[in-house]
Amino acid sequence: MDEKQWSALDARAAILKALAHPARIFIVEKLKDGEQCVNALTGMIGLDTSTVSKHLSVLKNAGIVSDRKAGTSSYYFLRVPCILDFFGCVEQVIISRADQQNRIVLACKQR
Amino acid sequence: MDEKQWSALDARAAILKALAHPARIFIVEKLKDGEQCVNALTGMIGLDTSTVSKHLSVLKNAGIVSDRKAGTSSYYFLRVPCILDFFGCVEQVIISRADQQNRIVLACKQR
DNA sequence: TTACTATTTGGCAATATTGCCAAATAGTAA
DNA sequence: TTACTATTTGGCAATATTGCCAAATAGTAA
Repeated sequence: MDEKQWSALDARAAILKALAHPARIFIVEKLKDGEQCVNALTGMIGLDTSTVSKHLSVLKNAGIVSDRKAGTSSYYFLRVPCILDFFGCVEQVIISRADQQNRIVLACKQR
Repeated sequence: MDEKQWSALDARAAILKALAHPARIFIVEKLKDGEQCVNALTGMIGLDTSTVSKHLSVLKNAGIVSDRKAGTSSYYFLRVPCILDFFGCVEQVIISRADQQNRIVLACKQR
């Protein structure tokens, strides 16, 4: 695989990496219903404000969210809402894995 | 946020994390066209066989792929093909980010 | 058994991520 | 100016990820 192919894959991986954290998934799902400021998100998540701010900057650098300053607050909003479509498929993975587990358990019991 | 909500988010994050690596994205896209054995994938990717094997086990533990043994080979295949839908949206993020960059450059030039 | 191929696992060093505290920055209002 | 609120940034320790080499495992065939 050549350099060019790797950097295209790196660019995609960077975006998925930005999403691959529980707090950031929470934020993205919360922004589905509209913009939120850092303080409001911090209250919901229960991590330090600075930690939430850093998570938001990870999402921003990835291009998933943008922010709008108003007074002393920053309001973050989803830039590319199709990101929300991911979670349905993620649930499918979880369900399909649970099904497999159940089949294994059943096979054991039937012996 | 309570424990239960966190573990639901952790479960989702684990699946996105499994996808968030260039070599694993390559593998998932390659498996779109059908199962592949470790050796064939190693040849395409250019990493050590043991590294590719570990990447495959990450995808397998996440529930994204499964494997089928035949002789001394293991053939891996996609378990939940909706994962492939992610990449279209990931491209949208990349395009939307590029558009934003262009607008910034244009705004500078017009001064 | 031996020789061969394919894959997986153990271990480890290099690197990246996370979350906190403390401090810095910036806007508002008196 | 000072006091206040909201957010971001720097730094650091704890933890997780990655990729290699070497060794282990397992199937096939003589």
